[in-house]
Amino acid sequence: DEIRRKDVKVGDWVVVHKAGDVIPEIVKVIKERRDGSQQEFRMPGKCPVCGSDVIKPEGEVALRCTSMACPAQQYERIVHFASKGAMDIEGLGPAIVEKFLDKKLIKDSADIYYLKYDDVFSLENFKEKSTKNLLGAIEESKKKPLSRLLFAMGIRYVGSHTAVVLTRVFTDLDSLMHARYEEIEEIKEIGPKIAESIISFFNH
DNA sequence: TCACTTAGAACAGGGGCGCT
DNA sequence: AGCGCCCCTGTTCTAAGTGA
Repeated sequence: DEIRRKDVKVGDWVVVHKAGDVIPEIVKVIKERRDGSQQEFRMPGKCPVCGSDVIKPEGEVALRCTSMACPAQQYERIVHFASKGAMDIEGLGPAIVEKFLDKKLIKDSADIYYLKYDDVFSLENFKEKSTKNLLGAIEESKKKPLSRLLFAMGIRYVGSHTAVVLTRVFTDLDSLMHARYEEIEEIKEIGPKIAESIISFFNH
């Protein structure tokens, strides 16, 4: 919608300014520099990574890949899981997650906790020091409160705040997993959308 | 000691959306 | 309607670790 609003086409020259000191923002298109080769941008009809159908829920803007097995989603789920604010596993960033996936040493976030010394050591550029550091960080992450785990799981609409709200009522993961829709929805700050999202997450 | 890789922090802003 | 949460965006700069 933003692209349409600003009428940006692929191949355009644009004016960019830094919003603040860092984030680039397109201010406007320099239409005088168009030579006719510019193409209209179209959102993809299929997931560019796994080829599955994409859906755009009525009234929403974002397109979403429908495949639960989409490799790009699996990768991002793990990266999010380990990230600061979630389980905060220091040393397990995007590049390392990718290496583990490539070597098939993990396939989901839970597998992180089954990694052996030799698994980590086998990665390129990993020796005693880095291996111990990473395994230590994984061990440390087990001490995180339930709300962090809940946030880390990547349930739609459940960010860090909502995760804390949920753990005020559900003090262990099991009780939330088996909760009925009504029990979740009646919590203050939780509405039908969030409740529905949680229910369907655990039914998968 | 140097070159290289990677993680992570800091940063501003806004669209999108749910809740009250 | 207004508020607050969610989430994404890209560029530096610095720190830590490996390998040579």
